[in-house]
Amino acid sequence: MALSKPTFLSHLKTLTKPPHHPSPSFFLSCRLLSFATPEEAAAERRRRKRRLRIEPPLNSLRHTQPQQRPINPNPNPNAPKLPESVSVLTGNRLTLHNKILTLIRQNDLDEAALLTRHSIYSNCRPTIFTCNAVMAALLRQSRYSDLLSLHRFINQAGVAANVVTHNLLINAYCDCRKTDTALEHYKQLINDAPFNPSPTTYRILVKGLVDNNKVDRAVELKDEMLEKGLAPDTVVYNYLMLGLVKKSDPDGVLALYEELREKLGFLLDGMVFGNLMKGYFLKGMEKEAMDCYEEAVGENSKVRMAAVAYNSVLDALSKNGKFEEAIRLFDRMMVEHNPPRRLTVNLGSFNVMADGFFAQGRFEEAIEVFKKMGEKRCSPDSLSFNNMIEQLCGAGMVAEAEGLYREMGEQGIKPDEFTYVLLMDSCFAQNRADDASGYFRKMVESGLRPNAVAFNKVIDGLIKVGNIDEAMVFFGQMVEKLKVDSANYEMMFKALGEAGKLDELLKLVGDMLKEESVGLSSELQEVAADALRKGGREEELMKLLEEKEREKAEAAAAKEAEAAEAANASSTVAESESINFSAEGILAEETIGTEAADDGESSETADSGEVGGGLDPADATEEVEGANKADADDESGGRKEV
DNA sequence: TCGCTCTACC
Repeated sequence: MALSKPTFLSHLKTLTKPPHHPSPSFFLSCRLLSFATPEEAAAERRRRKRRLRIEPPLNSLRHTQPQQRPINPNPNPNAPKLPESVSVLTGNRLTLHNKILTLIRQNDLDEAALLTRHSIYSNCRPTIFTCNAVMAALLRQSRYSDLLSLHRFINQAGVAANVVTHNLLINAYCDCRKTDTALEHYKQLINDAPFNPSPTTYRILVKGLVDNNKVDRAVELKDEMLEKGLAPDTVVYNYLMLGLVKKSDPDGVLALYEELREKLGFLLDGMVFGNLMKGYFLKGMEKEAMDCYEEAVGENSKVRMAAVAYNSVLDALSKNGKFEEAIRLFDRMMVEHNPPRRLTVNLGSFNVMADGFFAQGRFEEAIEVFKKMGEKRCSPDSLSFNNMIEQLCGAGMVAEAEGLYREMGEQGIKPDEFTYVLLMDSCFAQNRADDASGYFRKMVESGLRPNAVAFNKVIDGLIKVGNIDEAMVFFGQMVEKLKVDSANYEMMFKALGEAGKLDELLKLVGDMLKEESVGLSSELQEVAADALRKGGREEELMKLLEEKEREKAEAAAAKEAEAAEAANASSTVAESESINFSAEGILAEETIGTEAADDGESSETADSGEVGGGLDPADATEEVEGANKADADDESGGRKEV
């Protein structure tokens, strides 16, 4: 049973300082208890904001030792500026804020970002809240480089970042699997920012670390959070337990649960029960797992279970031989669901149940439960569709999967790289290579950006059915759009050799020598030579290489001549020396040059005393721009933004 | 009245 609102608030008031000086623990408690409905949560957020408006919120957000950073009477111009408080969100600036929010809602992020930038130097500066809203929207769409570039812009324009800004950046780094950069940013936040990290900072970082299989570091971070005097956070503990479940460390799961329980006493929030059950199931302690189940959802349970918490329990049941119980619980959730007061199912509930039915081989019921989403005003997102398509493809029901793909189009849900790669894989598996490459083309046409894994799949699949010509076309696109390595070339060399397409092979070697982005290593040269030898055309490779050498020498000579001329003209020895680099050096030189330029830029930013000098992530921009959330280990393709 | 980050599953 949820506490009624007045009781809840008055209870909190007795526990905390008067509302004029809301203590950190006040805010934390709110978070911990969470709310029965989004409306209730929104109402509380509004109340909180009104309170914050009476007084600058910054002091109240500083959880520890405020005396550590006294207000300096002679402020150093290089010191980071304090962010503005919500109270500035009035008048023109509020109008601008709302205008930009409208653009975001209309999904016109380019316009929103542009308006934000243009307003910076107008008489109506956007507030940090407006900038955060735009950056958050960019983050949601995985437009990381746009996010970083907007941040750099407002940073240089002197809009002081607040903790939410930092959380957004840390989140972006985590999403790009750059957890080290995220941790670096967190460290700089601790050292340099005029405020402390918030509980959300820890939630983002812990989730990012867990998602990237760095549970140990995540546990350390949780301890840091506690050391800073922040309240133990159920969400953080839940992420950690999830990570330990994935690592098959049930003892760790149970220990974390015990720790949380010890710190909080009674667990009002049922968030962790699913993972706790999984911990017991991992240990083979089914009875204990079901005792937890009873504790969480039993008749007299006082534990508050929202949709997410229920879903996690559903998952624990269905993955551990208790699917019939999961069905019973799901039915109950459907009955209890009573929006807007009580939300006990969401789209995830249907996804978990569909997965459960699939695991049982009950395909019709899986599809049926998926379609039931609409009944509760849940609509599947691309993740839900992908999940279904994956399951259907896995069960060999490719026609049904393709039906769902068409339905996505009808419902205006955009398929992503993952969708296309799934369909492509399945078509190849069914000897429908043309359809497979058709899906690949559709992916590119719809503006998605296949990653190396996706390219390799389509190329490999086409080679296997002997469609070398089309494979070459895609290989050409891949060279153009992505960094290819010698392994990619090796695959192509071998395929062309096996198909006897030696002209194409020689052309590829020629292109490769021209591009120079991937060196023709001796191993690679051997692969090419091997293939050509079978056709008795090895000499042609030698000729090609010799020709290249000659060209190189000619180019070097020409350069030297030019250099000599230049040297004569200006009579400086140094100049002629600096130009006397051979072609081989150019690539390395360029790399160093780029790095140097970046360094120069970021130190410039720090020197000019811009806000959050040391926190400027500009130096990491390149890295994240090149980062591909999906590149690392799945095939959903990346969104390298332009 | 509304207005910023995080809360299951590829």
